[in-house]
Amino acid sequence: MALRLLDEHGLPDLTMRNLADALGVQPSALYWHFPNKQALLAAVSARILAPVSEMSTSGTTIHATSVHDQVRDLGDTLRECLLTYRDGAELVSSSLAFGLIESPVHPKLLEATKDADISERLVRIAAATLTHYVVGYAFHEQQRLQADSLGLLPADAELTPEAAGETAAHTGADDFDAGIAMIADGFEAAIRSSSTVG
Amino acid sequence: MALRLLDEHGLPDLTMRNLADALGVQPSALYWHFPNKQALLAAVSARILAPVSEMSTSGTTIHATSVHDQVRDLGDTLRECLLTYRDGAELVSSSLAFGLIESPVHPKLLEATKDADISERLVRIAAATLTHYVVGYAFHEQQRLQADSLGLLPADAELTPEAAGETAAHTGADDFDAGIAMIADGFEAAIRSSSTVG
DNA sequence: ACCTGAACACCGTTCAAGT
DNA sequence: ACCTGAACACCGTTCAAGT
Repeated sequence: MALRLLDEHGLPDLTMRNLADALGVQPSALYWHFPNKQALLAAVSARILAPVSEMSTSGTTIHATSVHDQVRDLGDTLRECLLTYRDGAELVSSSLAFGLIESPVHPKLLEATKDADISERLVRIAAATLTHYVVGYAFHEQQRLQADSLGLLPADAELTPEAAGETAAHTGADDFDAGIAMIADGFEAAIRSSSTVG
Repeated sequence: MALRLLDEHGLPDLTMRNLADALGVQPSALYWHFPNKQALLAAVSARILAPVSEMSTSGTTIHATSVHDQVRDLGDTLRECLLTYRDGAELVSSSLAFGLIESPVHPKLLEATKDADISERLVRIAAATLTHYVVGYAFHEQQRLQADSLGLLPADAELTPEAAGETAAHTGADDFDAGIAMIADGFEAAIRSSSTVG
């Protein structure tokens, strides 16, 4: 029900009182099921991220996909999850930051790279970099999308007034992919230099 | 005054009412100076990020530092700013996401790379990647630091119970640097492949 | 085990009115 | 130009009491 309220009315309207109303119950009733609002929001965040946790880990298949592709798949799926529900990126961002949930990217990247000889530390760092990038990007992106859909012009567009030809629609998903590719390349470079040294 | 309240009592206590009290004024008085609370918080965020905007751009000096070092300097300085004030990372994260301020990393990285022959698109993507990574990392980090200082054990530590020897203090600033290095390497790889093609 | 009723201690924001 | 006073419409959370 919280997930439904979130998507229909947004995070600011996802209050304990509104949720209780939608469930036909008193607000205090929610506190038998959750210790506080943050815990409830963390549970909602986990649901939003479930598709990432349930991704098929292609690490053990016959034709092993490249590390680059694994990283890209993880990043794309994570971004999709965050954009599926209104304010999803904002909600997950804060749940992650407050340590109320773990990023599913880390265990997934461990699985996907367990055949290769890569230090766990490197995987942990790549997972953190990827998670922070995707969540931050999607948060910002979702905000712009929602501002657009309300007819407001995004504040970002006004800052380069002379670049009128490239304002709209081009600064979108391509940039996201390029950022993912940069992280994947950096990961591979780190793998190379560590296996060279070790 | 808002900056002082933030650092002394944290973001949840930085309310219009508390700020008005600290200024010896009625809450409604603040609405003559700022249209709403978000605008006020955006102004505070800009102050927190000021040291990044005021960094000396070493791009025009005689001995040009490497792109790798430029990225590292920017990332380190940004992280320092965010950790300087209590809840600084959280505040800046939301101001950035809502488009109420711009990341100072983008213009700085443009300055620093303007002598080299690097496409503006690549610089924009590297700046976005770096910003999202550093802000997300610092947000999470600051939360853990503050939980620690309150005597609470961070939730993250309990998830790998067998890894008792590596729990504390090692998963810290080194990992941050390694993430920055990964982004810098990915940036350089992208520069190489674009100048090869172009 | 699960929920109600009522209260406590707050919020951001508006707006007529003052000086 | 800058602020007060008072109100409006909300919040999250607690806790005795019910069934």
